[in-house]
Amino acid sequence: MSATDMSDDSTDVSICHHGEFQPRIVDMGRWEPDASGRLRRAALDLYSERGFEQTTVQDIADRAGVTERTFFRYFTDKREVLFDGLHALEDVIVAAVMSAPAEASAKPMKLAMDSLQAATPFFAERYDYAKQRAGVIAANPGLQEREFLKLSSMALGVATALKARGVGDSAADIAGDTAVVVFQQGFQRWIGGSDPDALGRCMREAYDELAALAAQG
Amino acid sequence: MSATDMSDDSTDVSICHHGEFQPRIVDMGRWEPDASGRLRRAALDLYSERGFEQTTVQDIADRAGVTERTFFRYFTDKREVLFDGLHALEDVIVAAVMSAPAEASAKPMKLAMDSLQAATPFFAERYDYAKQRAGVIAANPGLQEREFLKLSSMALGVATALKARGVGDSAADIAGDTAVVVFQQGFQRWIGGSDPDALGRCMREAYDELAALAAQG
DNA sequence: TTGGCCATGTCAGCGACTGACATGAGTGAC
DNA sequence: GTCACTCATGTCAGTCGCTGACATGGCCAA
Repeated sequence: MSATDMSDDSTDVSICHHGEFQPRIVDMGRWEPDASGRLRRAALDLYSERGFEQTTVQDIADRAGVTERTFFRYFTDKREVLFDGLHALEDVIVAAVMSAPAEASAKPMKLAMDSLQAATPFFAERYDYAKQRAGVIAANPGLQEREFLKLSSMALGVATALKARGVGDSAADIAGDTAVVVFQQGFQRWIGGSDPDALGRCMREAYDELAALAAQG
Repeated sequence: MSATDMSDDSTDVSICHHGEFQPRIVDMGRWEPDASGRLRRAALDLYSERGFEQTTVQDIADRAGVTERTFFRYFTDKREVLFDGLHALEDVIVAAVMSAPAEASAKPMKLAMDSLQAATPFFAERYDYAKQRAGVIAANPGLQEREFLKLSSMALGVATALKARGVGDSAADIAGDTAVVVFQQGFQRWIGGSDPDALGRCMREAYDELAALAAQG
């Protein structure tokens, strides 16, 4: 069964679902390319349209023009399809921590915060996508669970990078966790606003507030 | 089918599984009492013995001497059996925030931290249980997800209570999140140590470190 | 006694996820 | 040119988490 043989009703939708690939005349392999990308888009759209729980993996696979089994080859579960891109984000932030000048290690909290700024272009390009995704996640506790797990992985990544720079264990752990709190708070303000380039500023403000609060008692 | 009729091999284990209830001669209702407690114990023990994923809900129900369906009447899912007790914890902390003297609202971060101290007796009584439970959770990402969700619910509870006292929205949100970070860090040190009464001190230390870090940059 | 309450049991079914095996275009070796 | 090998995908059967609908039978109040 080739990608073009498929004749169930949802296939047409799936193949034309994103803008690229109009000239599908020559040079077509056995299967439509970018199956995982199609699955990601199909999943996000269906989660938006009907809700996460009202969407079956079969639905997603149908819209993407693949089988359910293929979905599970790319994503470990139904939630992960919204989150696997975050590995790249974590990598960017951790790289920023590692590549800072040597003297930055003396102020681990500041180092962590500055490294978060490295993530802002990652999001600025995807403002609309980020908003849609955030709406879906906010509507479902199960998806929030997964988000928290990813954030904690980010915190651990930052903490580990700080430790590798010689920062003490407990300072590194706390700085990592605190950075994630700031990221989260800043992100929510950014999503709630309308300026795609404001993420860095939102995080900065959140951090300043946190520092002011911590100084109180 | 009454609780005493059951004759499959795991039933005996389940009925005698916890110390109480030796005199089961008279005064026995239709079913063994405290089904949810038996399920909680059975689940924690099985998760410890075989691991979370290697344990089926059927296993838990068998050991507790009930049916699988009964498990799902008490707990919304297989993870929740380890977490539903945390509602009580959140209530205690939120109550502490609400009942502080009026002038405490001026220093929301300090108020949140002091309220966390109200939770320490909750844990001191259950040190061994808490260690076993923490070990199980640490071994399974799926359980960590649920733990983070509960912690975020705690953060939201603290933030909401602070707002009810007149604290500004963003300060309340950040104080709630930060309090949870401190709770988490303190909890981990407490679990890693050997003094059941040290939780309060561990949290205090974590907070002091956080404040020192935040003051740096 | 009767009748309703309610914790539990029973049963059928859906959907998430997995392991094992089949298929067939693309690709390089000869 | 064809042979063998790869590898993304399809196919199929099965387990387990979880739910709705209905049955059962001690208990308690009228």
